Amino acid sequence: MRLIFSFLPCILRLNAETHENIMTDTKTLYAAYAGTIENALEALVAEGTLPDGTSFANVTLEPPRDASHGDLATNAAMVLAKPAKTNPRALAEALAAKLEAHDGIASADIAGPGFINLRLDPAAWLGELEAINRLGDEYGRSTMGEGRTVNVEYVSANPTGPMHMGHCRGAVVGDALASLLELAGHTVIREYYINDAGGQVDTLARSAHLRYREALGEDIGEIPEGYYPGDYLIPIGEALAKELGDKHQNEPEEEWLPYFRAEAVEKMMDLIKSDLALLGIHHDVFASEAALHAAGKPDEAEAWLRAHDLVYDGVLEAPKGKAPPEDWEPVELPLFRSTKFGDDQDRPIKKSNGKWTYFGADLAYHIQKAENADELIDIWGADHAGTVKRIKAAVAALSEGKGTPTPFDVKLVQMVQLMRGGEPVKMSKRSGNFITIADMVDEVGKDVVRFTMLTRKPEAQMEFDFAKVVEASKDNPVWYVQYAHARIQSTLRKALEEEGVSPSAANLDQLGAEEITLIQRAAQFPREVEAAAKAREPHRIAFYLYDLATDLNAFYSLGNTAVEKRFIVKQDKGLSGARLFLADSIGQVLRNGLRVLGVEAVDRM
RNA sequence: GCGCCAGUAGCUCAGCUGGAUAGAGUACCUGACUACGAAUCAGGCGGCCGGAGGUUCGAAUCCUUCCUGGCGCGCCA
Repeated sequence: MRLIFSFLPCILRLNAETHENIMTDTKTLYAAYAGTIENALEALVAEGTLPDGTSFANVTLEPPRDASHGDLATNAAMVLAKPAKTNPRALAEALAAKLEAHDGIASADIAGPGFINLRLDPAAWLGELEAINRLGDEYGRSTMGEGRTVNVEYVSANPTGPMHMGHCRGAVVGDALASLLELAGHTVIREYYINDAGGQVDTLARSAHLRYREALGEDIGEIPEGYYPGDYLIPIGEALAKELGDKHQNEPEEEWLPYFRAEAVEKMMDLIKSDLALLGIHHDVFASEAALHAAGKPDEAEAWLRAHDLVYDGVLEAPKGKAPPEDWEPVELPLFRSTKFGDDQDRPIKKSNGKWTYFGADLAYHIQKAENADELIDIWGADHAGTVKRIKAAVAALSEGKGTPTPFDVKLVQMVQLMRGGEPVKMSKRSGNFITIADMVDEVGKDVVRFTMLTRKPEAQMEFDFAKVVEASKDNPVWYVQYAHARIQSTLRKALEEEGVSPSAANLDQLGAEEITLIQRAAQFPREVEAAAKAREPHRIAFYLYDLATDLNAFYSLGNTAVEKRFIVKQDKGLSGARLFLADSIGQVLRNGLRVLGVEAVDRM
């Protein structure tokens, strides 16, 4: 069987006879009805209404745009009319007739160009409410990923200083994406690539040595040009002085450089890890570029590429457009044929001094990652957009050459403009004077930083205004979602303490249309998880949670003018128990969503 | 000159990978608290989805081409 519904590739094995088990099953409601539709379509195939082998890949099951249209809508008739050589409405009638015969389906109406709108028996939605309660933290988990291992590489900041604002968005997006893919049934490796082999780490080592001499009492004066000036190196120098005494103070550079480099990188990584921990981020693997070189991986890759005529020795043309640099000289270098894959220029994998370029090492690194993963995802800053084509080309060529090609996706995150009350915050990395992640978390808190970074799609630029993100209002999504959760918890506490009532599924049949509207939103969570995971867009979960919070608050407010619509109805413990069961379940979904984002669901605020 | 990303309500942004009458927040106007948390809720106003062609039952979404803004364009990382 090929598939099927694009958002639920692997849960659709139900057959019609098991329908009555749907509500007691672990399958969530959308998955169950997607299965029902698929069965109906297969029946049409068996009857000859649809040709054998018809693909259902474009068939969707969604909530209708307008609630008055019903509970669920499918486009099946429109998508399949062409292969069936009929018109959408005729096919819709055949399909609707089959669907209407099912127990849980109250009606199947044809609308517009051929949509089929389904209305479900209320019991179906109440069953979903019980599913949320029963599955708890697991509600929303999907088997979509089929256990495939995905390596998500994110942050990978150079180990030359603390994490600053520029790293923040990629860090949060990468981490949330990793969690999202886990929830969607993948095995995820969170990986960080340490660029500990280039010229920058030599600069770091020299800067650390300078601070070391300073710690030994030397007057180093102003930090000279070409050194990292930041204060964060002072404690590193002090630690090295304490550890080593003065034995490296007056040695020539080649004596101390390798050791200082290794020490400084290690200490910088400790710093970076503690910064990441402030954001709740922990990687599984820290891969060293130096170790990659030591293992000869780039040489292996080069040999393979040369053998397949994908690397040759050639001369690059001077850059076009802007005036070429004055010191431009044509030099013969080993070049990767990235033009064969749509790049505008072939790219050198080695420098004229014989060392590997970043790209030369990076392609070998990706092959290393592919050894332990079925799919690769990189999260990069948009300033590296120009290098996407070459690395994708190289990975495609190399991974295909070594067997099956490894799917590889590069997600670019755009810059964040820091603001304070509408004014841009100036920062200059050169002066060593920049806003660090530690500063940000200290000022507004981890949850605010994380959630805010996820309230725009990553490939669009965004502003982060220190004043706005801590506002306590509906305009601030972090606050609003947490408020909804706190409100639920407060209600549950109050019900128990003052009325002695707890959530109970005993009287769910007392819940009406307004409650079911809320359940319908909650029931979309598993679907949102799969759609977001498929698109690799964790921000969708943030927007979904905001919508769910809106619905919760709307329902809650009904009780302001109508006491009988409150969660706690004083004279009616049965109804109260059912409503609290609903409240508890909405809280559960909010928690599950927030967990993907790495944001805490607070009980009070 | 080339590449990538963006352009949707006055402003900040969604839009479920091609579906029904394009949605939220904000701002502005109107209404709702002897509170299960009003830091909230309900309603109103507001659109040539940057422009122009095309693809098809159907386009904000896909293709072509312009316009505007951001990022990038030796062997840096």
